Amino acid sequence: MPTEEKKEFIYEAALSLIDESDDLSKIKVMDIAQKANIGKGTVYEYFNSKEQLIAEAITYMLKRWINHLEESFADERSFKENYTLMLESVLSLLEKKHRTILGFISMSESGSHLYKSINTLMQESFEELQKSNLRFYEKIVDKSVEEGVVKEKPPLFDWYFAISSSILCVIIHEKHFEGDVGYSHKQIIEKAYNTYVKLLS
Amino acid sequence: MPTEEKKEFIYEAALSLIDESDDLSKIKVMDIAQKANIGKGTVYEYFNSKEQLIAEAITYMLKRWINHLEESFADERSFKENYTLMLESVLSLLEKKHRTILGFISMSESGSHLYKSINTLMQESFEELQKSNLRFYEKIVDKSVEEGVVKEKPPLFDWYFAISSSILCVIIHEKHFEGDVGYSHKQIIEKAYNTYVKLLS
Amino acid sequence: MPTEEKKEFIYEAALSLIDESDDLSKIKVMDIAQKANIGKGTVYEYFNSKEQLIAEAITYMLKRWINHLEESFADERSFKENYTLMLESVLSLLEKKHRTILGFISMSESGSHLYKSINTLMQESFEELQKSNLRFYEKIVDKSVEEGVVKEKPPLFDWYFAISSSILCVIIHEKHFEGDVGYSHKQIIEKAYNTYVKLLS
Amino acid sequence: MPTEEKKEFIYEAALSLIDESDDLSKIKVMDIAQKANIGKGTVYEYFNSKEQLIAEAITYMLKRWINHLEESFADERSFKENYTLMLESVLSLLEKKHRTILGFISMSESGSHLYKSINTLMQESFEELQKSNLRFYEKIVDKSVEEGVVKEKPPLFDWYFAISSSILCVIIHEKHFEGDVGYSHKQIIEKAYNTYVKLLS
DNA sequence: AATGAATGAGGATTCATTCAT
DNA sequence: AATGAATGAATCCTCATTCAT
Repeated sequence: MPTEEKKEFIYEAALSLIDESDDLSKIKVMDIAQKANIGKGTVYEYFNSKEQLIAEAITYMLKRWINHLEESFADERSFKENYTLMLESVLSLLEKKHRTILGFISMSESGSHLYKSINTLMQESFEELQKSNLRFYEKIVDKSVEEGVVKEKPPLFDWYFAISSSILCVIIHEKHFEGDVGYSHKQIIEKAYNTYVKLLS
Repeated sequence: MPTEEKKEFIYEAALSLIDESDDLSKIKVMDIAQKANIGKGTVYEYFNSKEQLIAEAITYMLKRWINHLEESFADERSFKENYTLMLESVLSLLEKKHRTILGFISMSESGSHLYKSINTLMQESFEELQKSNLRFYEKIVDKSVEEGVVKEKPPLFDWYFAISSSILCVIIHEKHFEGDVGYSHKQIIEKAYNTYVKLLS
Repeated sequence: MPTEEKKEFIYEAALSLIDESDDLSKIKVMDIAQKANIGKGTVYEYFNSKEQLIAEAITYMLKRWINHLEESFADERSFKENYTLMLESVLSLLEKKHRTILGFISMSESGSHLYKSINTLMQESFEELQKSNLRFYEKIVDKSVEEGVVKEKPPLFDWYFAISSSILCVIIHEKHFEGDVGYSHKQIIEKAYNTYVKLLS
Repeated sequence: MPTEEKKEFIYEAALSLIDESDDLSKIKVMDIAQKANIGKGTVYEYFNSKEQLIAEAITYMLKRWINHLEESFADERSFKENYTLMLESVLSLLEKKHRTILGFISMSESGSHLYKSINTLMQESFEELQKSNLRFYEKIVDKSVEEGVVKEKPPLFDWYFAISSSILCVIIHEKHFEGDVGYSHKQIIEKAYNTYVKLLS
């Protein structure tokens, strides 16, 4: 197995543990090795330290997710279709229990201080990821302006906040209002979409 | 010093470390003891374990904050005044670098899984706190309905989301848009207030 | 037990292992702890690392030996008596199997590079020890000049070498010529003494 | 490359690392392999273990040195010329920073216990080497008797010690008295030569 | 014969917790 | 009640050695 592929293989093992274990600092190198069916020492052939491995694994995951979002955007689809697709993507992450992604995405808002050692290792790629993220958001915004959903392109802060709010809508619903108190899948997506529209008009 | 007072004294030490240290799992019992000017062993006279101490300290902090919010609410003030005051309170926390509070508040949205061991210990009091929080939010909402800012009392999810979004507005601005790209203090509070109004109309 | 006393207690344990084990790098912290009847962790209450402990232990041993030599020197005894006493001291070390001391003493001649990491840690005190050692040697030399055993005080190098040679005489004999090939205890001391006299005349 | 030649090639790599690294126990098999431009696994095609490799490398080096000494001895040269040549050889080793050789030579005096594991592996060849060494020394001694520099052939211990002392003279000077405090190259060789003569008369 | 990826035994170090004073 | 010395379980990481290619 080529090196890069092997690393990705180890990332997957780490990520599944990250999702299971609910406390990054409790993850053991040995657990990762076992999950990946390799020897403990082998991990160190590919990574300098446990923290580096975890930082890289999270970066890998985030990159993949953003790529997925970017690829799913299609100019020939309407703005609303594209926006809805993005929200669906968030929802599917939440349902798949890939809570970690959202933990780290939300970290970029307020909790990013929680794992400084790992954050420090991620910093460079993290900034790049944030840029990708912004680029993608902007593409969506531009589309919405183009179609006249939003009259005039608002300042950066305003559209960034509008999208974040949209996503928060989906997240809160999924986390706290499932079942009888909540809305249907369709309704919540609609509500999140409207959030964007309302906030920018 | 009576027991309860001593515990609070230790909470303060723990909290200041939590704010400084940027990684909960890196905080040592000895650091807390030193900060509080007591012996390491003394900590165990008051708490069963480090994790319990931290869980209690965070609960203590959150309780205090919510109390502060509740106390600052005054029926004789207008809805907008009250709402603005709450947002100011959030802002002052962000400025005071009490990032941890916000980390934990935002944890209640999406990141709460990150410290399961602590969360488990906090669970009971955390649920209680969430209820207090909701009660306070609802009081605000009711006021807004009473004053006609919002036509009709919307469903729980809708107003909870509207307030969360308002707060998110302040948080994002503080974290990413300070300085020349951002709005003035006054403007951002106004924007956050409008978010509430827009989303519920 | 006061801290210093406890440290010395641990030194003794380490030194007995150093003498037994014949390879510094093979000594485990656990072995030292066991020998001293204390917990592994306790060692780290007194020392920052294994290497520091070993460096300090060796320094302690050398210091003690040099002190012993210095104390055994008495101005009212003749030069020859004093010199012989020093040689006896060397011999008794060799017989007690405290080979390590001699290993380290001889390290100062030619092998000092062998344990750089430990040497680095010892450096400061090692230099001090060498000075003590020189001071003691010089006292002896002065005595020999005073008594006319040596006509005129020779240059530093010459007397340092003469004493080293004397000691080498005893060491070589003890190590390789014991038994029927060798000389009696008395004879070898005499020979070593004569070495000093011959080399400085 | 024939097996024996390849082994010697690996010896050279190991020896250069031994000279560089200052701590035998810190040398890694991988370092040796890299230095020799071969694969780590290849080392194990030629040696059973790292320690064996090191033991053999040192033996190889010592053998070569003794051979060098023996070859440089020429019956047609005077005793003093031959003796001086040997001392020069020691000096050149010291200058070339081949301290390891001297470390191991001095180990044969007092420090040999320091690396028992390696010493054990070397034992057989080491004894053989010591015999070669003795043979060479004796040849020199005989020459000195033959020329009348020494009246009568002294007992083994006496001449062995006299030569060792001579060498110690050069070593101490090189290690501690270089520069302004010390003697010139020529002077120190003369002094070392005189040591031999004095001690045996 | 040569390789280097994989391994896991081994050991240093940390730190929450205990307990004798 | 308060302490901090003592503890050892827990875990990261290293590196000699193996073995399939």
